[in-house]
Amino acid sequence: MIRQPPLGKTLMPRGSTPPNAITILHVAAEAGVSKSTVSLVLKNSPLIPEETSQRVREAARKIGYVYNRRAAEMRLKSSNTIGVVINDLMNPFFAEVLIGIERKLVEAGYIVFMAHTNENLELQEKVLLSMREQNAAGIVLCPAFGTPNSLPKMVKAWGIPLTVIVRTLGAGSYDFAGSDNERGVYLATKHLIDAGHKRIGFLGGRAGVTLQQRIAGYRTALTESAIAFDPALVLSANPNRQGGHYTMCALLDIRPRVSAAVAYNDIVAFGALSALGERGLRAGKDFALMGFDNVLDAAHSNPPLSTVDIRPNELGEHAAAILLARIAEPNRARQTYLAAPDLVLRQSV
Amino acid sequence: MIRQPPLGKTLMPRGSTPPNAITILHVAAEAGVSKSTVSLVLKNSPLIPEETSQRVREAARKIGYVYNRRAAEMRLKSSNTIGVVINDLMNPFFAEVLIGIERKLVEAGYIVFMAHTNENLELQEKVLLSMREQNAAGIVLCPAFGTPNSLPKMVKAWGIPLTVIVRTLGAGSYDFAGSDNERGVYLATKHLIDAGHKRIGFLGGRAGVTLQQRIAGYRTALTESAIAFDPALVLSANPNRQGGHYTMCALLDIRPRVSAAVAYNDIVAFGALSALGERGLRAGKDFALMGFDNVLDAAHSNPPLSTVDIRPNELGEHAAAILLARIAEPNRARQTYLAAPDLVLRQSV
DNA sequence: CTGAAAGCGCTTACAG
DNA sequence: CTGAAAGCGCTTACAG
Repeated sequence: MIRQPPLGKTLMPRGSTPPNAITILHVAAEAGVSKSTVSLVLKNSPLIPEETSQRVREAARKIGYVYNRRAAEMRLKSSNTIGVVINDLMNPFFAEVLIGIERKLVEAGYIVFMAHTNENLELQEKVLLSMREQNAAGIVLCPAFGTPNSLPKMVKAWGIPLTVIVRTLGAGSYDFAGSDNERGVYLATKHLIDAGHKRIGFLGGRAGVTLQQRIAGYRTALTESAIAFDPALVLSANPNRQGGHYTMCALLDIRPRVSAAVAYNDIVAFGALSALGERGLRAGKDFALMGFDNVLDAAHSNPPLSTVDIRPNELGEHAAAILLARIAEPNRARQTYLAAPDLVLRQSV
Repeated sequence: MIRQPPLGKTLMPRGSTPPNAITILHVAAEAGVSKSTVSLVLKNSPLIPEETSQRVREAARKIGYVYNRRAAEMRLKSSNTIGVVINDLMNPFFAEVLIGIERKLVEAGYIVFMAHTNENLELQEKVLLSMREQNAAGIVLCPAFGTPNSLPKMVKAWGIPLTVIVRTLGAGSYDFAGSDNERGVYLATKHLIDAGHKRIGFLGGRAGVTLQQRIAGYRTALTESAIAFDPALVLSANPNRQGGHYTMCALLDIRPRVSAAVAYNDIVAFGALSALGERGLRAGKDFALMGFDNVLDAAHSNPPLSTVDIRPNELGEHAAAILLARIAEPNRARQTYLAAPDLVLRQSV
């Protein structure tokens, strides 16, 4: 996907702020020391006696000096920034993951470049390239649908630590944070079976490894309980609210009736809830529905959604921690975090 | 709130990537030209004949050259980055606004520093400072609750163009993108009144200008129809799903009964929908409910929510456009975008 | 403990 | 049309 080395004009620089004309040279003059001394003071070097340090800080304050981090980074060849690229911010799951990542990274002293690809591969390529040009210290990527499995290797070749999240990218050796999709859906399906349901649908989801894993969990639970897998009961659609609405409508029209379903994720389930409501049905009474993710909204949907909790926030934090560890120790072994799914039972079953 | 000039250690730089050892000097050597020529080629200068340009590009490609944007920016004293700081990403409204901002900015060739303050003033201060150190070409800020009205002036003093969004910050002269809160809620309330409702509640919202504006709209509509404003019917709570759930429960307990409500925003309305459901009530049949924002979810809630559409995405794009215009022309007149609210009627009334 | 010097990777006049 | 030189704001040996 990304072939050519990015030349200078990949992104055009614009907007020229004349930031602060005030440099350490001015501070040095004001304090009556050399600029190296100022530099040492700014990094709290023990070489500088307290008295001098005080004087320098005072001078800096007085003339309104602002540290120019980019100049420092350029000299040091270091970087304070990390890129986070997200495929679908419209889904609160990813928003919650992003929040976790960002919080952890800021806590660690980084600042994040955020880019939203909206599942667009070309855009993903563009932002990745631009993060490279910007000299990001690391990248966390939730790949857009269709991202080639060669991507992690490519980014590694760039010399930039990478953590991929949520969607795996083949069997290569890259750091990963996601959830145990198969087990999660297995648990959800099993719960429905244990509650006596025999005809259980699977709602929504777009072709890809994640969908495969989730459907595998669904099949396993079925098979284990000697319920035949019926492909007519798995309805795929884009993993969003419309998809959930649409597939639920279709599912309700199937005869013999199906009495329960597990949704690809929570927002698909929300769409399904909406479809149910339109037909005068209520989940938890007339139909049993399980979601996946446990986004914040799930606790207050109508009715509150039973779902598979993979703690989105925490997932984000783990992703950040993995990246940080990789940056600190580039040659460490491959790292993986798979959120262990927990059932959270509310009123939709 | 932000007093001291930020010194070097505000944020500690970490992670040192040894980016690309390959510079324009190497390209120059490979292509047999001087480094100035390479630089000119990279910026597509017409000074360089096509043949030379070809050769240089080929050399760059061959040896895997990567443009170092930060070095260029340092030399140019320009900046390619814009900071976006958001108070509450957990609310899909802000996520949608963010998406609009980011899309527009990336389109314009920028890359965005995103920070989530979670309504935390100290964090907001920290990230603003760090964006300053990073030399952001501009900032769009959705202020956390309690942000002092002096903030825009301060950022202006830094020499960084600022657009504040959604929540106003006093009467100062700063660029702003938001929505016409008063008129929006006025329309929503009026719609309820026209449908015959007399006792109409107001649900959720946290003290601040936005809440004041929205309640003003509510009062105006009431007064206009000669319905007495009853403070007992406005229930405030944090503007989230729990707040909506909680206030709706309280509202349902009021006697004489209230038959309709307008919510502070959509997620408050979602929480209210959930509370209604728990009591065996359905919005649109047993109760009339209006939201505010028209987030994506509103079309597929249970039941689909009637709300005030302020087009969150578009609002974000306008905010970005305003900032871009300010960067291009620092001395232009104050810019303001106020989304004109439209009623979108679905099934909750 | 402090100062002079070199250099991070670029761009931009200025000569030729 | 191309090359040598200076400089963006920092940091880091290296002398003193």
